[in-house]
Amino acid sequence: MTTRTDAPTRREQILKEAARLFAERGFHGVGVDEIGAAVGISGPGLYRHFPGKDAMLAELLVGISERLLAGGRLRVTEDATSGDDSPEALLNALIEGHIDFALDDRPLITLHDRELDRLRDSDRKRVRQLQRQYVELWVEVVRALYPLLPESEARATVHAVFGLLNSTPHLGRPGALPGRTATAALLHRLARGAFEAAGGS
Amino acid sequence: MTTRTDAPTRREQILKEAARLFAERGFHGVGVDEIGAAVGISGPGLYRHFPGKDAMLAELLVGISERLLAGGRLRVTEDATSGDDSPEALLNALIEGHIDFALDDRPLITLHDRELDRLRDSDRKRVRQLQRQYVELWVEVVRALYPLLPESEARATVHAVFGLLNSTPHLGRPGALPGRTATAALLHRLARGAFEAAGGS
DNA sequence: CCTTCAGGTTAACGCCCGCTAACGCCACTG
DNA sequence: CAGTGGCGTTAGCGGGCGTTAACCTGAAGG
Repeated sequence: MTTRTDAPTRREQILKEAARLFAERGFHGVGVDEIGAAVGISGPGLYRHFPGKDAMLAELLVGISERLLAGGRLRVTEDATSGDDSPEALLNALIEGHIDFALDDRPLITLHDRELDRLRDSDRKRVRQLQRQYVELWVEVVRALYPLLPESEARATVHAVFGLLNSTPHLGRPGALPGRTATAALLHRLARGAFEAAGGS
Repeated sequence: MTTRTDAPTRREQILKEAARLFAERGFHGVGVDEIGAAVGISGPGLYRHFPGKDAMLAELLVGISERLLAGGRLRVTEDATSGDDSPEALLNALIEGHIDFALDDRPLITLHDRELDRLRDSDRKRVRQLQRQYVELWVEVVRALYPLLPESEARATVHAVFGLLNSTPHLGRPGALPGRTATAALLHRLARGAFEAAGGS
């Protein structure tokens, strides 16, 4: 876990604010002037950091997908080298990692499957490929845990559980749930319950 | 169950194609000329049927929310007047109805929580109110079935299950699953599993 | 038959918005 | 103390798009 303490660079500020705005009002719904204003500079100043508005979206989406996949792979290797390398422990780790991501980066979760088609072909292909690998990683773990579950059903179940875990943006902001840890625990239980229902045929 | 056999009116054609296009490329991503072309007329001809592009989106979103809520209420009354009026049967009916909707109207499902903020304030308030009532309807049934489940957790669970059921647009088009009935059955099992995990504390 | 009107058409306007051009200001660096 | 390059600024262009205007047509109705 490499934590950063230094101040965020201007590029990172821009990406963060752009992610928030894109998630709130859609890619086409926010103008470059708004993004600039959100970081204290004005419109065209953004072009010192990015070749265009599309490039910001591309970097965001590719970045999300890469981080998700990298996180998943990390947990797989961690599990393999740990004392208890059961599929169940691994699935729990995957769920937990995905929940952390969903709770920490809600705007990115929203963007992830909402604005994919605004990308250039090459970028879109890359994102789709990363997403597919991430799904396959889950599918393998699920099938290891529930060997009787057909692959097609396992894949559909994984997609459905992603929909479940990614529902966090819809949980009303204020005090819908006690706290973050309680929300995370609930989501974890729900996801496990869904997998159980799929696999315990 | 009132089934229609007569030909769809022009307004309905427009709404259907607009829903598809909005879902594919986002509200701002499709032009009026495209919508017109999709129904065989050209751009401004749409203004004989709708006061503006926004009005199409508004009618779509309000229509979805109303149909969802009406369907849910119908099943509640059906359950109350049936011989077996158990909460469990009712929850199954709600799930089944929602799945039917999700499988039959994927574009609308996609729009439902994606383009809400493009609406005029009054329309958005109306949609939000309908959504809230629909959620509350589910929450009551869930709490009847799992009395120990706190209300806040029940509500969050309902939202999460909606995310699960609404994941159908992400299940790759061709032959990801055998057929519609198999998909519906799987989603049903997953949803029940999630509720079980939430309520069986 | 003339009228009317629903439902189209094309032309064009006006705005919004992404992007470029041209320029200004420091903070370094030799 | 030049010079240079990173990082902004404002002005303005150009294209896309929602919308309106003006006109057309064919079918219904008295």
